[in-house]
Amino acid sequence: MAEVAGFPDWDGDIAAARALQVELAARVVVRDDYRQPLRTIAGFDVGFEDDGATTRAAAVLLDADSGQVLASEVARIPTRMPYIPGLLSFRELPALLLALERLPQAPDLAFVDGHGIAHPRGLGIAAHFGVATGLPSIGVAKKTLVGSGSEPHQMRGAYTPLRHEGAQLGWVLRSKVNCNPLVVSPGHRVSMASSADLVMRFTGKYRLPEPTRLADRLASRRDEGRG
DNA sequence: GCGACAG
DNA sequence: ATCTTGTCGC
Repeated sequence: MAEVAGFPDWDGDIAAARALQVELAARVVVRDDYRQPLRTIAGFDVGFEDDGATTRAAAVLLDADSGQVLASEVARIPTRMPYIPGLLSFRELPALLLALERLPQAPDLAFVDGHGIAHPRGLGIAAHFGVATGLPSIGVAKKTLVGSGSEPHQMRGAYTPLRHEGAQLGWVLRSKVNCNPLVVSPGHRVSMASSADLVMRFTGKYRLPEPTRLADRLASRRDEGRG
């Protein structure tokens, strides 16, 4: 199987892709192992152009203390595989890795749009990103993929555990009042307990935490007016 | 067999 | 994800 940038080319073999996920998931570290205090953080997200023919990834590096944007990068590459629930990372990660490379420096912690370990085989895009880069990461998703949790209290910052098959995979977090909760899960080198706290620590007046919110704007098609 | 299914 | 303006509600 040929590959590009360390990634296997998509050959339609779903079973093989799932088997690879199981292997990679075994390398995920779910415990706090990142620089403290954090100096820099970064948000990552992906969008599509040309009716999906082009994948556009955005990376935004921020100062962890001031929240100031230190750098922003956008990377475009030809889309190589369709969206298949559960196999999202194989479709979006190549572009994200390119955007990361273009940042002047790697962040101490990465916030990735999508799930961390809250995935059927424990390897959502944030976890895959973490294992692939070795960087600490957290998954911030807008919807659930697997598992369920009770409705968190209406207060901002309230959260309830996301459970699946008897285990906790993440948190259902009310990042903002009157908004649907986010689904947060550890990606790599971040503990279950810290994942929700870290997301709230970098969430301001909007539903999404700043790193992901800014990356979302750059990756989204609506941003084509600026650069 | 049927429904669900990150982005 | 993406196609898309105004509009109802807190």
